[in-house]
Amino acid sequence: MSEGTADSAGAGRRRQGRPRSEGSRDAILRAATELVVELGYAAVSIEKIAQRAGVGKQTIYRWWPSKGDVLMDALARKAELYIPLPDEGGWAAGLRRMLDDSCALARAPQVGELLRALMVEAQLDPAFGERFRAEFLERRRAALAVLVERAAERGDLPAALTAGFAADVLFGVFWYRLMAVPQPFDDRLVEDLVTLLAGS
Amino acid sequence: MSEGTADSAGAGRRRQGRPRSEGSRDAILRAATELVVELGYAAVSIEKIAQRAGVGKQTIYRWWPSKGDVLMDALARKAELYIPLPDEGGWAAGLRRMLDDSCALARAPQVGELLRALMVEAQLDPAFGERFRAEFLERRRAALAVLVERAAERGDLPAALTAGFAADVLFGVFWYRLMAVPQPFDDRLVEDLVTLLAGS
Amino acid sequence: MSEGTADSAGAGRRRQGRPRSEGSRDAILRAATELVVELGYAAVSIEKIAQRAGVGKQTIYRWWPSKGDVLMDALARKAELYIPLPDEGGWAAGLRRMLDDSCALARAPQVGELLRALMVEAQLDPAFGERFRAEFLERRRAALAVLVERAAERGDLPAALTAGFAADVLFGVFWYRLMAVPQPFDDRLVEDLVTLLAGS
Amino acid sequence: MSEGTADSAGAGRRRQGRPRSEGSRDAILRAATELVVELGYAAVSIEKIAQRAGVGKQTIYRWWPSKGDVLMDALARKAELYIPLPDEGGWAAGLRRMLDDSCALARAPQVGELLRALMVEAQLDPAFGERFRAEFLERRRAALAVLVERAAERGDLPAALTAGFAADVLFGVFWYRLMAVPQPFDDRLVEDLVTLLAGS
DNA sequence: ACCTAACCGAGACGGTACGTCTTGTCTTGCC
DNA sequence: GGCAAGACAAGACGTACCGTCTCGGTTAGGT
Repeated sequence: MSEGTADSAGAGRRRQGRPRSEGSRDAILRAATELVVELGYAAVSIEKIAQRAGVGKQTIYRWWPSKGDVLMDALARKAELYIPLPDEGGWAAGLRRMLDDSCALARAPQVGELLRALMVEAQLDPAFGERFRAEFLERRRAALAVLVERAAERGDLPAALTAGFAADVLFGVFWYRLMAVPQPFDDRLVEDLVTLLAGS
Repeated sequence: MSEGTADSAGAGRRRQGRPRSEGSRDAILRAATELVVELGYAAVSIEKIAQRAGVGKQTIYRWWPSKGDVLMDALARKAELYIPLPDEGGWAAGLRRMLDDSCALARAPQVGELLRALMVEAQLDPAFGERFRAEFLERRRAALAVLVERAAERGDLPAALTAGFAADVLFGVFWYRLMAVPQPFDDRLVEDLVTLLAGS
Repeated sequence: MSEGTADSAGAGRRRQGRPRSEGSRDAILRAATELVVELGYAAVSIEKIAQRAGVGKQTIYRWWPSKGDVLMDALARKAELYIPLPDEGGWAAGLRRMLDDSCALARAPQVGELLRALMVEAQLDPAFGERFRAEFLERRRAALAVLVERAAERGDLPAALTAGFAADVLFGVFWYRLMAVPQPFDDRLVEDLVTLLAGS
Repeated sequence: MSEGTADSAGAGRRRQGRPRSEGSRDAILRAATELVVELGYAAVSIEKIAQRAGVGKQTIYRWWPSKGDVLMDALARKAELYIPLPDEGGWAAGLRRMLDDSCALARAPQVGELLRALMVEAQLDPAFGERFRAEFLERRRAALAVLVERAAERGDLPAALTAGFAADVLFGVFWYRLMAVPQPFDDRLVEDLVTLLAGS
């Protein structure tokens, strides 16, 4: 996620001068995560992140274009965001697998707070919103689309269920639970959604 | 919405002193709405609202506990938030009616921006979040619950559809479209949701 | 002092309507004095005076043109500002009498604070400064001038001592002690000044 | 004056970070002086100083503890506050020299306004009052005390004139003229005071 | 016994300034 | 050239007062 910030030199000229400090990078991501969880996103400022990380503000501005991007990197550290897509044998099974993974993510210790912060920042900063959509939201929609496609090839899919609409329902419920009506991401929710989207 | 902020006197003794200026109230709500639409919520400050409304800052702080509450009142002015529940004759028809109303709301000129701002503020300010849930989100969930109950009495409802889960799906898709994947609230969406929740 | 505020009808038409409340007037002057002494002049506001006096702000604005004028009235209540000029028999004796009176004034419980406040306000508000000069400072200069004149007629006066310069010295020392180098107004000071201005 | 505010590092370790901007410092002192003269002290606010100087408010609050301290530094820029004490040969001559210097100071273009503002602020803010006394008033009293001491050694002094009382008279008249009865600081005043304090 | 006028308390109004906080940029010396 | 430190211009925060205004209610003299 966010390769752009790392500027990984590639085949071009060798970079000169002191190399980037990985220690500072880790301290920044850890501090950002802690602050979001402890104080809530509203109270997180670049200034406080720098202070807690024992880092100059410039070091943050040098490597991340915005506060949201710091958090997106922090999330990548906390949770494996790669979405595996093993063929589970059927639409219902694959769907359940994906839902279980998503719920596990949302239940992980600090991840829920980070996700809410990211969605908020996406509303406040349209440029970051674009990056968040492309690097997080759309990847998950694409993964679901693969499952839908496989199911369609097998004839396994309930009629009239497009990949886009399935994603709207699945992720809509996910984010709504996260932001609007704080309720647990439990097995009951998974079963209800599987029943709804995969037929009785 | 938010009666508490205005004329809490009610049946008690007559209020003393100069009465509240309705002109200022209107100017504040109009200015807040315009600024959210023009500049985005991140750039809206109490200071700018006061300046554009031609009002002292204290007049805002006197009547609303936070920026979010100003917007909630502004939304109440823009859109009739009362949710009518005529008996349309069946679960599918009632559901379609409610979806049409919600989509019309989201499509209204400045309302989408206001709703996104309110949800953002609910994340940033937990105290406001409580008020937003109680005065907006839960009212809509309750309205849907009435529909579900009527349908259940008629035996009109697909098995295993609780009121809570139906609300999660319906409003989840609604907010996800609003915040995550800006797509139009068109008839296709309504039909897909009716099909999903009311059976084939 | 400040007859203008009382507007004592004079020969004109009889005043109609509810008469001025002497109770409010007293409460305002008392509150103003207390606040100056307790909190210092910097912390005295019309708002606080009104609140402590249990009076509407308008009642203050109706009768006094500025905060300074309230204090000038309050001073008139605390201390008899009329300057008696009995003929004491000689320049030195008259001078000593006037100095004793002035020192007694400055030592009176709350008067020193009030005087400092008045001089400050005279600097901050030029219009009040004019009134303060005319109604307080110049009256005392005029009183001293009478003494000087009497002494001159008797040939009692040290050469080259004009009334104006004598006033500059006498009142200059008085105010300098009050504002610049807080030292007691004791007999030593009186004797030093008499010696200086009346010869050995 | 007020070294403490600026470069307290002295012989210690080198200071880190971006160094203080001398340009901003100068702009602030100039703006403060202009505003006092143009609008009067009552209308001078930190906000207006910052705006006219083209400076952030924080830059003022970082380096000066109060508005009065800004003005004290501004005065130090306008007028050489060092008090030279050449031995002029006698008490009368030294006294006249000091009086001439003081009158020249009071007559300098913007200095009178600054001095009045400083004395006002000393009354309004006791903490600043202490600083003003120590760094301005007492220095001048001490300088006069040196003159008195020299004269006493020579037997040049009129009997019964202590340094303290001489200062009360000299500076008392000075400040009284400045604040109470706006009259010019002319040669007549100097001669009168020399005659009074140095005998016929 | 009304009527009219002026006063009174309360408190909302449009403003301005307070002193603090954060933003994103900049400028040092050290590494 | 990265980095910690920290100053910089800008501007919002929520509070306190300013002087004005607008209510309901009170208290007199004039009729």
